Amino acid sequence: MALPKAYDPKACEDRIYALWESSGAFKADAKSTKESFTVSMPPPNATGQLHLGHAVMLALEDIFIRFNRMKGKEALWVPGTDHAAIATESVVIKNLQKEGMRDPRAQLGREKLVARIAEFVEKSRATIRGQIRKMGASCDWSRERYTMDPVLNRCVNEVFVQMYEDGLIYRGHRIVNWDPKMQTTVSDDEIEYREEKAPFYTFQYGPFQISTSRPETKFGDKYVVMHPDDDRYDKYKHGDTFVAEWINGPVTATVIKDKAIDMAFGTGVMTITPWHDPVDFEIAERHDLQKEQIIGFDGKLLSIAGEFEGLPIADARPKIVEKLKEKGLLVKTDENYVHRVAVSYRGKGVVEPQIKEQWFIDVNKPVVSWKRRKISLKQIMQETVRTKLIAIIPERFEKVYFNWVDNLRDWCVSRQIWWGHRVPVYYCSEGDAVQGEVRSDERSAMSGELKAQSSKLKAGRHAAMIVSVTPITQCPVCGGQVTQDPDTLDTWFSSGLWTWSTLVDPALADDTSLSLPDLLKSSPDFRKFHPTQVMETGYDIIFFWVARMILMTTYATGDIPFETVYLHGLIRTREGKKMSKSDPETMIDPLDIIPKYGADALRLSMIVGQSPGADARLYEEKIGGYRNFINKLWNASRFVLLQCEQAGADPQKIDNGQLIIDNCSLADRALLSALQQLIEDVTKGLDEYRLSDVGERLYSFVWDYFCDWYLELTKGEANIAVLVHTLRTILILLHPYCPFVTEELWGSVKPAGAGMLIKEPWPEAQKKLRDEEVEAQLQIVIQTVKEIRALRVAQNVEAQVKVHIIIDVDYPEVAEILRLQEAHVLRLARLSSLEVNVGIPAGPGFRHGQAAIRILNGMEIHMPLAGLVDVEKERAAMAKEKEQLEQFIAAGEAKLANQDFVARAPEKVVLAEKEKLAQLKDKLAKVGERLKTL
RNA sequence: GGGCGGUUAGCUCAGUUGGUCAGAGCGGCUGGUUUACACCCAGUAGGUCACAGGUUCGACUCCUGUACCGCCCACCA
Repeated sequence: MALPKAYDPKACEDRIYALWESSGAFKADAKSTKESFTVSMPPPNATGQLHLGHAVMLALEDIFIRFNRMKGKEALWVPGTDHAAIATESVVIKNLQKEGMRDPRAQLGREKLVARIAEFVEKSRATIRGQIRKMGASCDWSRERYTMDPVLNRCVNEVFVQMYEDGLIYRGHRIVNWDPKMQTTVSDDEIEYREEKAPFYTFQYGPFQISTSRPETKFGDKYVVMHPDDDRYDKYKHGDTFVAEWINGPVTATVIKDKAIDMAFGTGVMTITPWHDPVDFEIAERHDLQKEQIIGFDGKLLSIAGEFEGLPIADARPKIVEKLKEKGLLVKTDENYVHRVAVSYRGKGVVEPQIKEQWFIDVNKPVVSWKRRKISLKQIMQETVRTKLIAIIPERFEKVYFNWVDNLRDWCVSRQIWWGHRVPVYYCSEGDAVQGEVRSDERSAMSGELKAQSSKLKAGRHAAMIVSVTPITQCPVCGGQVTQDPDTLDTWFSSGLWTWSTLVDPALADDTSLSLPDLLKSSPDFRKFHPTQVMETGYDIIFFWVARMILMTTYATGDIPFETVYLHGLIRTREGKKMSKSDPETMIDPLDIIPKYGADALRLSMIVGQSPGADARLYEEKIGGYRNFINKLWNASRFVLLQCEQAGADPQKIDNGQLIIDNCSLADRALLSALQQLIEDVTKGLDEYRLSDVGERLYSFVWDYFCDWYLELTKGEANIAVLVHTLRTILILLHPYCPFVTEELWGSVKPAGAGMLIKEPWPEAQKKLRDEEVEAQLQIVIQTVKEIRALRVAQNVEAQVKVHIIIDVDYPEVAEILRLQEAHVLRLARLSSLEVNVGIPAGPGFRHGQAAIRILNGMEIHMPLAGLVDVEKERAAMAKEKEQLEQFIAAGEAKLANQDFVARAPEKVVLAEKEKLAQLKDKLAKVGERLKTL
């Protein structure tokens, strides 16, 4: 079973993944009595390819999961994909248009288009599944979910109805961000701004001058607004009217005074367009002004524009300016004005504010039960994080989070696209809108006998709106036809339920007799695995998603969705730029990297040396560096196997019981001791989510300590039991980081009867193997050997020479190990023979604690042995430290003796001072000891 | 305008509660092919830790201010 000279990831990865999967190692058991550890995978958009962002996410989460699984927890990682409503619909429509379909929405109609999208999504999901596997993600595929699964739809409807009944969901005319391209609203958070240069016009409007970059919205303007404190316009009173000549003839305008106006900007006066501007809308609301629509939902001017009706904005603007200019109303034009255009994050279309009737979630209404009081959704989001029920890593993002939550406004959840969870609201044509609505809050309604609340009924007529968890086609009151609300819900509405809706038993989804709490109670997965332990995602969606999960989940289940939020940063190019598809030069595609360097190397390169929440730069050399590390590990293992072979030992037959300390050399004991420290550090670090630290620690242990130090030193005299034990431990500890190569190597060195590495229990540090003294002594030996070699080189001794070393009597172990390592020393220093004695080094200039090395052609050196340091220097340093410590202690005691300090300083500070003092004294004692031994 | 970060060796970045922290990787330079590994080994050079104050016996670490860089949010009629 000779291993090839270099590790070839291509040859193993897919095979190993298939083995893991078929072994059931990924599958969690809801009936297990073990403590659970759950991670919900942030569902990638089901629109196409995995990118580095996903790769980071997968690598991090896989480490969490594998580590905890090995530690003996019931680890569940739920994979899935997101329907990404707007993005997906947009992609499919674009594809259809490319195929020659002009207006897919109109030509196909709702049902057919939705079917086409579903088809596309299926293909895309298959691609993504394959890609997730390539990364080595050990997620439970048997529990894979999709945000559009029927069971998730059920959850969405349940939550919608519950919120509606709690009065949290309401419908209202509000100004929304309308994307004319996608024909839908987008939420505030999904808006991006793009800088654009546009002419900035100043027009004469009655006695005032007003400026705008958007003359096409100005047709209906009949209010001029100024700041109440603006002296320039003192003579105009709030409510004054005047007639102004305007685009299509004279209009009567009213003066409005409002503090929203910035006196310093432009002329300090503006006209408002409440229908198409959020600020104007608020002013209009405050003063109860009329609002008129100027631009249609198709982005074209309406009849109010007169002769310009039907023109798209871009065409109309210059013509309107021309007309105003002819009328002599154009005062000036600033061609260099830069303003920011709102663009949709998903569809990339320019956003036009519009007033529309939309569904909103009220974030300020105090209706959520929390610790015996009623608080609002906003307060839920604040409380859970403030009280540390949910911890955010890195901590500074808590500030960012609060800053956002504190300023949160009602959330518009309806979208006018077809792809997504449809709003579970129905309208009866026989109903009377004035009557309000019928609710489905009685479960009996599910059997088709939905009853309207009698209070909502008037003789003969009933309410028009019915909110129902299950689809209905007939009015439960009058039996008339109903039509469903055409809108769909914001993607984040369903994503907000992700941690728990994925754990609801799909088999129960059809049982409409169950309420949401029943549904949760009777789902084994939910009971076992929720709340989840950690939510790992990019910091860029902390608002979109993390905050909304906290909101939706705590509301719906009464419990938090996760205990810890771990945020990773963006992966950037070598130059620090964002990677983008439009710039393929800088793009790193994980699918190109994996065949070339291996998934393990890619994983390491994205985790080691990166801190959470910070952007990271990634480039091929970096990945290459970790590929080298993987190869180093591979070759170290090869070497271990070779040693076994030479010793005639079968590595698989070596069990840890053969590790008898008495048979170990100094070097062995030093290695075993360091290994215990490693286990401790790695375990603690991973428990605290310090993945980068731990990665570096492992890297350095394997490469510097195990390979370059121990293996080199013990060549020829290896203790097979120690070798195999150490390698096994290293493979276990490294497995979460680089699962493939470790699993592959495990096959050759695992103890008889052991299974796959993925199922191997995590080691515990053994105190009895710790021995720091031994580690220090071995250092001395190493240094001695190096000194000999340096001496030989410096003295330019060509031929092989004999060496006689006399080691100080106080360091007999050093002499012993030198003898043990004789072959190695000879080779390293190119000596023909080595004689080691213990004694008092003779000759002039020798001091206690030195070794005399005599090369048998007359040369001689003297070498310090005491921990590799010059005794005199060490003594001086210690003396100095002692003096300092005494000073500090004196200062500390003086401070504590100061009654003023003790009385006034907070108790905490005084305690800290005392503790510090104790530490200093402790240290002083140690220094004293050390001084004595010198 | 509001908020959050960064500034440490040529490059990319660590530095966990103030006292062996001045570090790692890459790159550079000098040697080297020895029972695995050239995807290697042994060495080596290098930084007033942006700047200025302050707290402290002691500051890369805490506080204040300045300069530059970056991100998020709001928003410019």
